[in-house]
Amino acid sequence: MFDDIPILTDDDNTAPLPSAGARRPALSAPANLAHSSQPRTAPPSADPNTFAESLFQGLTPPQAQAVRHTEGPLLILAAAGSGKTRVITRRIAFLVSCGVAPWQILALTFTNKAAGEMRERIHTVLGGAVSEDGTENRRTRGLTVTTFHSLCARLLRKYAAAAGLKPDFSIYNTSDQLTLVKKAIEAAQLSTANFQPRSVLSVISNAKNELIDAERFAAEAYDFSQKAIARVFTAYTRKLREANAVDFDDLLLLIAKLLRVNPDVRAECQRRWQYLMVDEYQDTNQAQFQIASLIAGEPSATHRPNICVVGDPDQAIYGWRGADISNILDFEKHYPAAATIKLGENFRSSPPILASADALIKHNKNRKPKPLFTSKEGGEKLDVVQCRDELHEASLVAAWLRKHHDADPAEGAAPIAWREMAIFYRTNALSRVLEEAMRSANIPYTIARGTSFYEREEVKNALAYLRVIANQADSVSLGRIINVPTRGIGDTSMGRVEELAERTRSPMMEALRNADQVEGLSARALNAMAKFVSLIDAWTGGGTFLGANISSTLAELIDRVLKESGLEAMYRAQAQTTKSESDLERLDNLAELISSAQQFELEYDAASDPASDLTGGPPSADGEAISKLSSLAGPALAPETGLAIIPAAAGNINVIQAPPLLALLRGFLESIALVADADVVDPSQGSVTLMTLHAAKGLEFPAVAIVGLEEGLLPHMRARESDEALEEERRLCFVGITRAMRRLLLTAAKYRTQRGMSERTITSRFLEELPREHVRGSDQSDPYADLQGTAWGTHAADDEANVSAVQNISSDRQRPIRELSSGGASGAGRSPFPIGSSVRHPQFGVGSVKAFTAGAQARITVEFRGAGTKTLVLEYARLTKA
DNA sequence: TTGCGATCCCTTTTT
DNA sequence: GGGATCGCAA
Repeated sequence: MFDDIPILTDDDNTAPLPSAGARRPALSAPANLAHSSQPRTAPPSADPNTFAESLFQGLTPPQAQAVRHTEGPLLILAAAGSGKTRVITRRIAFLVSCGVAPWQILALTFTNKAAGEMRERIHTVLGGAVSEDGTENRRTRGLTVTTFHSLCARLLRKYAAAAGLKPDFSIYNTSDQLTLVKKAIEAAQLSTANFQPRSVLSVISNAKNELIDAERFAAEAYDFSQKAIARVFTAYTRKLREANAVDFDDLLLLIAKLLRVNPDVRAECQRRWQYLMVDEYQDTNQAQFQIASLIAGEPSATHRPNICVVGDPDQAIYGWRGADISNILDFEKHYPAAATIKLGENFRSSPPILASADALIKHNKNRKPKPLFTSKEGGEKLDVVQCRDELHEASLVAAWLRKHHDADPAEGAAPIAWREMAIFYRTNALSRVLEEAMRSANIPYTIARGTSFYEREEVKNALAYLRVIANQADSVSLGRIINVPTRGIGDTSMGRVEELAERTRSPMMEALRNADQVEGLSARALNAMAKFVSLIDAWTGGGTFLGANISSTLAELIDRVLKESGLEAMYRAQAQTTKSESDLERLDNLAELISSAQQFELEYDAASDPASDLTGGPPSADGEAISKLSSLAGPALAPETGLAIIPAAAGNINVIQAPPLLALLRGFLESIALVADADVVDPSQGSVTLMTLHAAKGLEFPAVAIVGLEEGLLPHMRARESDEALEEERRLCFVGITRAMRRLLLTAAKYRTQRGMSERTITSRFLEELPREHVRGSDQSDPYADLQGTAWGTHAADDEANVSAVQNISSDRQRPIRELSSGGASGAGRSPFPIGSSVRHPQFGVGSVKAFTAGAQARITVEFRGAGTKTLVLEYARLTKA
């Protein structure tokens, strides 16, 4: 039931990272003097040579070569499973051991999860090297490992003014975008019937990915439809700016633009980051390409950019969102001095799996031939099964997983833990049936859907309140909650206020404040609006976030908002009347939101705050001390905004610093806006992972099942129009197959029910493309076969397998969660969980209790298996006995 | 203004 | 099958 609640990942904010000591204006930038052309000083390690040597242990010659190549452009073509992450990690460690300051290194990944893992691994490698004086932390200090989107969000906060934004801008997700596009279509006096918001949005998004803004789009529009969309684009952009908001594409677009047109910003970034690494380079789009090249600097006689890109053209699966495979194919053209290293040997998959993947990908015509090889031997054939329908398919997958989980070592088959297994599918819609099958087979599972928690109505509403608090111009969020719970401000009244806002070109919140100027508003509505405004003002201290009445922690703030807005009461009343499980869950989810804010706050490092000086020099010694200042000791405030304006370290760029609570709130909202599905994958959970093929990129599992190998699904219907799209589908399938280490199951269903209709399917061409000798096929689609048993392997060629789908024996099956949850703040004098006892947390899994502090905000310290040691506030932690 | 029921639409992948 | 939207009654 709680499986799909995501983990608020170890976001960048939690890392000891871009801490440039920017809480104080560093008036000079001494660090900038350090330049790559200068000779390196000795590494800080006691025995640098031994340490540096240790970094090459266990590497193949090409891997070692890639690690050793530190200066000048480098292209690493890393085939699937070729030890790419290892190379990147070691290479960064090697750079540091060569004396490069960590803060001069920038590594860009695709997901927060990947960034977090890489950071951890670098930390492990480097941390182990120094032992004497406890300085290990300092060795990764200032290192920037993050995603393109996070980096851009931070840079945009810092350079907001230069980009024409206020630093408290909101980041709009797809549903916010849709709301705004609808309004833009209306504003352009078009009909949403002729111009579907979704498709208009995708046109706009594609344009932005290619760095085409509204202005240029309008200039280049040639026919009626293009011109109409151009008008929508213009209106949409205007509305975004009026809401002081950016969408995902803007994060990249605006930074790319800024880097191009603003020499100060560009110079600052170039000075700060002398070494740039980009992972998954085959999936970068035009905007990302520009950002990377601009930070690296153009190659010239005097400048050899230290840019290292890693990727694999065969794993390019994001063409549909603007990724441009020619970025990686043309790298050597763009950087003529580039060295290229090919990592071809696969260390992950068994020979049959690898050979199958290789055979499949060879069917792509538009592809450079590339060897894919392993020195491994043996291995099991792939299982390929034709099922009756999706229900049969799901239970068969469950049985297959169970079989491998319960395998008997005595019979020569090593058992595989749940967490070492995954199920992939092409579309999210397929997950439901699988989920049900996992439940009835008592197999613990997790769905990798990072955003699902934040997409629930109650959480969305709570977040909308927070976004209005952080950014009062955020009209989309305001529109969402102005009448939730109902306070008598209906569409008619809001329409009138909107008119005023439109007419005066002022933010909605401003118009609300001036609602008495609006004609035709009922006294009731007017009164309600005034009350609403004063609510917001009370929470924000009139926008200053300072003063005695202002909450001092994020969790307190959210708690207060939930109570005073009436949101919590609304859901409680609802739960009481309906008594339905789903309504009870809403309250839990709100508590969970507070809990995740709590967690965020505990792990928050103010020194890595978005508003801090990302591009400045080395971290200052007092960075940490400053970050602990209380909320009352903030810097002097600018009268209007409550924001302090501080001159930047270098250049003429103003850095605006927010009061701590506001900064925290921003960081929290930002981390939520940028979560990815793959961020949720957590091996410590001890459960099977269900996810889309796209989300599977970069991961590996000993046992993998891929379902729905049918024409129209994989390859997807929408991809059949062009060869290009079809080849991308094949790559997607290739990515899925190459995630598997030892066991792989591919299934198709003869009949599949979609949107209520059962239809006959055709098996995927991709299955035909697999080499027979590596496949153990079986057709179990006979409708007269034993309907109940779905016994895996009864029809299969080998008899080794014969496991019933519905076994109830399981050592680590899921337990009901809502057993204990300790009665809130009261009764927190004693821990309900004795020290040393074992507890379970919905996000972090199982751990053992290490410490307990009593009090109103009783805290409990738990050492989680895999998730590390965390201190949680008991009231919110939702711990249960494990 | 609100809340409910009927109807329509839609179906990929995601930072 | 299910979510969003629309229309109608209170």
